[in-house]
Parts: sequence; structure tokens; C-alpha cells
Amino acid sequence: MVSKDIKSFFVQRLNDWAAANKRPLPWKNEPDPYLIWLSEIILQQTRVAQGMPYYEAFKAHFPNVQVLAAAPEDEIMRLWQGLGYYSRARNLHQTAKTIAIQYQGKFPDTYEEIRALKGVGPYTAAAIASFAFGLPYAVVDGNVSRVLSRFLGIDTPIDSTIGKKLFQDLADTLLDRNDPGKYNQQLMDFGAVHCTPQQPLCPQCPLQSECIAFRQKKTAQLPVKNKKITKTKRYFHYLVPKFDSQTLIRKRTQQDIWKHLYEFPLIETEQANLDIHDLLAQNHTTLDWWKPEQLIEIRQTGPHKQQLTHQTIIATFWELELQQIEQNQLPDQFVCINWKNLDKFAFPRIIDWYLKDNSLNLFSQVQQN
DNA sequence: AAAGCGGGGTA
DNA sequence: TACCCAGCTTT
Repeated sequence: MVSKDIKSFFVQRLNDWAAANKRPLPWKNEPDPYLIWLSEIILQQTRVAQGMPYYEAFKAHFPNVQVLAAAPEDEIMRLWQGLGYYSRARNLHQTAKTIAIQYQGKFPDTYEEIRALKGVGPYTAAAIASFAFGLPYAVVDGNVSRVLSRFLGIDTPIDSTIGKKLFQDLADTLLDRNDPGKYNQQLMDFGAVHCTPQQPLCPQCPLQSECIAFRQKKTAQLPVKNKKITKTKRYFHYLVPKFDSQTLIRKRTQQDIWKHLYEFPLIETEQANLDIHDLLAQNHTTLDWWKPEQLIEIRQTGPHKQQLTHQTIIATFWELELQQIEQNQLPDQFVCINWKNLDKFAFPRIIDWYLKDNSLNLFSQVQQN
């Protein structure tokens, strides 16, 4: 499928390109497998620029795997707040414990052992194996599959089962076994800054003369993906209770977005508009802490929209100033906390938005104390 | 094999 | 808007 000449052309031109296009990143040339692993988990489906500050924060808070393993889960989740795909944070914690206990703090150094870690798939295992231990495993991420599909002119969908196997095989074939880690880095850099999804820099491309997509004018059509997204709208009504400096939050534990993040008591509706008093009159278990006679005042904030990949969230915040919160009636997963302790818990972006910009009127007197 | 999971940048 | 990002896990 790939001739020896094509491979040496590819490897040589890529190496020349990388020499002229440095892309300094904090985790490059990092010898510590723990920090390499940390950076790779953070960067899964995440742009470098977005993950960078999180990497620095995690590195500062948890300088080694033992510290991370010993940290409370809520602290890790809070530090992960805003980065998305929150199961990564839980898997990070679980794997830290695995390494600290089962591996006595020494990061496993074979591909199979690394691949077996929670949250580590084929890409991440190859990345750690090659970067940290110089092992000959080719990474295949979005960048690599795009470069290969174009250079070799392959229109097999990269997200199909057959396509994943094909591109992994091709990547393994093209891998420069003299320095797998360096080669892997170069190829991802090339995809990220040169062979970009839109408007790739073909006119000045060192691979142009052998690039099938360029020759056939198909760069804009490659790579092919067959996954299409369907978006659903959801209407969230958050009830924000206030009693003195106390409020009520709960941890999301159902199989849904934002699992293991916290939120205010939530009622989800099918329609955008509703009468708040009708909603409060419902005999909903989420409202067991609420008694109509204890209501002092209601204020509304929002609705505010948040666009996720598969869902549009339209959230309205209803601030309920109360004479009392029925703490002995709290449903499962609910906790009554002081307002000033909210920063100990991880919240979805939309609640963070509300807390930062729109809740001052509710607890301003508390914050001034 | 397909679905589900975030948030943000870019055209 | 739609697409994509140093993907993985669950169903």
C-alpha cells in the first residue's frame, strides 16, 4: 500500500518541515511519564490552547501521581471545571490510584499495561509509549488521520471501524522507528498547523508533489466522516434557594450530561415557557425541601442558552428567597451549603456563568459580610 | 456498530 | 451554523 520510497519521502519531508516549524509546548521533551499522561488526557478532543492552562494548574496542584491519587474527587472535578468531557477527570483519578497502589507509583512502561489504564485508548497509549519510553507505536488522532487520508487519497470514513483499522495500519507503516516519539509529535504538529481541516497550506506544502488529494484536487473532500450529529433542545429550570447564607445543591449522578458535577435543584420541561408557580405546585421529589408558606420572594434570571455538541440547553434560574429550608426532607444527593463554599464544587459552564455574572443580587449582602 | 459525552475556536 | 479539536467508554 505504501512503498519504501513514499515512506522515506514522507518521513524526510516531515522532518524538514518540523525543523523549520517549531511548536514549543509545555509537555514536549517532558521525561516524566506522569506529566505526559496528564497532558494527553487533558488534550483528548481538546484544543491545545484550551487545555494549556488546565495542564499548568493540574501540574501545580498535583506534581506527582501520589498527590493526585490522594486528592478528594471534588477537588479534581473542580479543577477540571469548564474543560468538558468530565468522565476524563474521574478516570484520571482512578488511574492515579491504580498507578500509586498497584504499580507502587512507577508508571507502567509497556503498551499493553498503559492501554489497560482507565481513560487510555489506542491513541493515548501510543502517545505515552512513544513519548515517555521511545516505543514504536504510531499515534492516530484527528490530525494524523486527516494528513494520511489526504496524502494517500483515501476516502474510507475515518470514524468507521474499518477506517480506524486502516489508518492505524498505515500510520504504523509510516512510523519512523528511529525516533517514534519525535516522529509522532512532528506528524501531529504538521496536521495541526499546516494540513488543517479548512484551507490547508497546500501551496507551500513539502508533501505536495506526492499528495494524492492535492493531485486530484480533493483536499477539501478529505477526510471523510460518516458521523452526523442530531441536536436536541432541553429546557432547564434551576431553583436557587436562599435561606440566610445557605443554599442547596445536588450532584448529578444519572446517565446524562454533566455527570458528577453539581447543580441547583432542577426541573426539566418540554417547553420553553412556564408559570413558575405552577412548577412549584408540582409534587416533585426534587422539591421536597420546599414549602409554599416559607417563600419570601422569587426573582428570575435568564433564560440563558448554552450550545453543546449534541444539545442546546436553555436554562432559567429562579431565585427563591425562603424563611427556611427543610433540611430533614432533602432528597438523595442534595447538600445544604453556605453560599461562600460554592467554589469548592464543580459546576457546568452555564451555572458558572450564572454564579459569576447574575447572582450578585441574591447573595450580595452575604458576600459583603 | 452506534451512541453519548463539553466547551470553545473558526469560517 | 457546521465542523472540529493530541478520543474513550458504554450500550
